[in-house]
Amino acid sequence: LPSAACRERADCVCSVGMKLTWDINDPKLPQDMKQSDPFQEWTDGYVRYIYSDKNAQRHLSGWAMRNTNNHNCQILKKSCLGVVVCSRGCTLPDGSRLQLRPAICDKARQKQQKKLCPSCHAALELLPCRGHSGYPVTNFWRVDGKAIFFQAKGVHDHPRPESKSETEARRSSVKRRVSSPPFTPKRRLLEPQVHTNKQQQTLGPALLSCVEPADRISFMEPNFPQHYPAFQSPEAYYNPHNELGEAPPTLQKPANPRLYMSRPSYEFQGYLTSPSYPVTSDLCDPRSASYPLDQILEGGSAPLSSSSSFDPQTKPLAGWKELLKSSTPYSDNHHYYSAEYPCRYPSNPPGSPAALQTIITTTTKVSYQPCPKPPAALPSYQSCPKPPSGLPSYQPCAPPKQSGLPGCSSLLENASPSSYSTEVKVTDESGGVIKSLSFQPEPLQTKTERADGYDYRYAYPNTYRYDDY
DNA sequence: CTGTGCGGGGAAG
DNA sequence: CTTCCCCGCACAG
Repeated sequence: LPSAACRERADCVCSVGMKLTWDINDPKLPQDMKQSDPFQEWTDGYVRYIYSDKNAQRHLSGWAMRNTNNHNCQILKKSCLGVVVCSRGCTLPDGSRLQLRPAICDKARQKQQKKLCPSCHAALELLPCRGHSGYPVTNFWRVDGKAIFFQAKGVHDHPRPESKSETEARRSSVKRRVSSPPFTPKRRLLEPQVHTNKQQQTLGPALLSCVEPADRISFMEPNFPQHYPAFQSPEAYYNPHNELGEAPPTLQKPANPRLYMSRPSYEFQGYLTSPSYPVTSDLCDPRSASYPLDQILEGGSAPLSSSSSFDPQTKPLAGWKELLKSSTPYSDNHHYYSAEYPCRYPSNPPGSPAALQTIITTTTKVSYQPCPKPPAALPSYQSCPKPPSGLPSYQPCAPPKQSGLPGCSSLLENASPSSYSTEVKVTDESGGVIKSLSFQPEPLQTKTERADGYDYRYAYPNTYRYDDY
């Protein structure tokens, strides 16, 4: 079974998924999950979860993730599209910034990019994600039994786009308003796009990357944004588990300048588009401007109140707003591409230990069994073709697995329990975790590598503090 | 129309 | 060989 690599991952302490040592590519994944992680809409960093949630079945994510063919029918791979922003980085009327969700469909995205900023009419710009060694952050989904294994690789180096639910909400609310167009519909949005040069990437000294899984802190925020509607329970967004298991790395291959630049004065406010975030560490967390867009985009001008799909709590805090305004986030163009964007997520909360963590993570190496097209040397039940049924299932493909694990209630044992570190006390949903999050038990840990040569050492300086504001 | 997933296939290492 | 990406397809909402 999973061996060396597995053991090396044993020290993960956090989510249910993390406490078990597995990699999405393992021939056999932990079975008989007694518990699963609450669904994470905004995963970030090198994390793993085991879900049993509906949202997970749909492979949802707050980030705009598109399907990527990895020629592996067992593992669904998705890569991040980044975020669409105003090329001028203008400020919306409410002080937030435009952070649109890139359309997943290629065609739709192209269309989308031809539109202009609803606020300043500048061109829109797609900020690609390069959080994983210069490539987009990737998410992997694999269904095994009842459990849905999720693994993410890379740290988003861009602000969050609108969540899917926000986007949908906006769309529908726009539709509802079509009949009564308040004022100047911006049909000019359809004018040809002026291309901006997105290539300017400032290179600089490769420094630490204070990349931090956003979720790690996001669960602390009192007023989580208005993503709920589409989902069942808000709690699901409060990640009780530590995602540090596989820490966001300082990549060795400086493929992504944005990630490596040091930036003393990170103006996180620039990304904090939703003024509704009180003073929590989440300030560091780029957010999407939801209701503002609702009003601005698509020619809408409905009063905030009409925006039924949004959470009332989202009203801006006056003072906070001012703060944001006063901070001239992007002075110019393309800030996203410059050195200012390295440490998007400010880091560990004060007191955070993880001063320096060297952790190994696997890359997107999905050298799992490619789906044998023809019924290769596999038993009959191993046909790759997915079941006609709705939800995706990567089941029976490569490794002959116990095909009839009905309730997935039997196998942790089969899977050589010894190889899994079970020691982690899984902090419970709400409270306890916070602590385990902010204070990673292992201040300095060094994992050793995987034999595959894909190990990356990641420095984890907790240099960044955001108490300056 | 858009999101989603599949799978072919090319480019690059 | 692997991993990345693009593309078109089919299907669903």
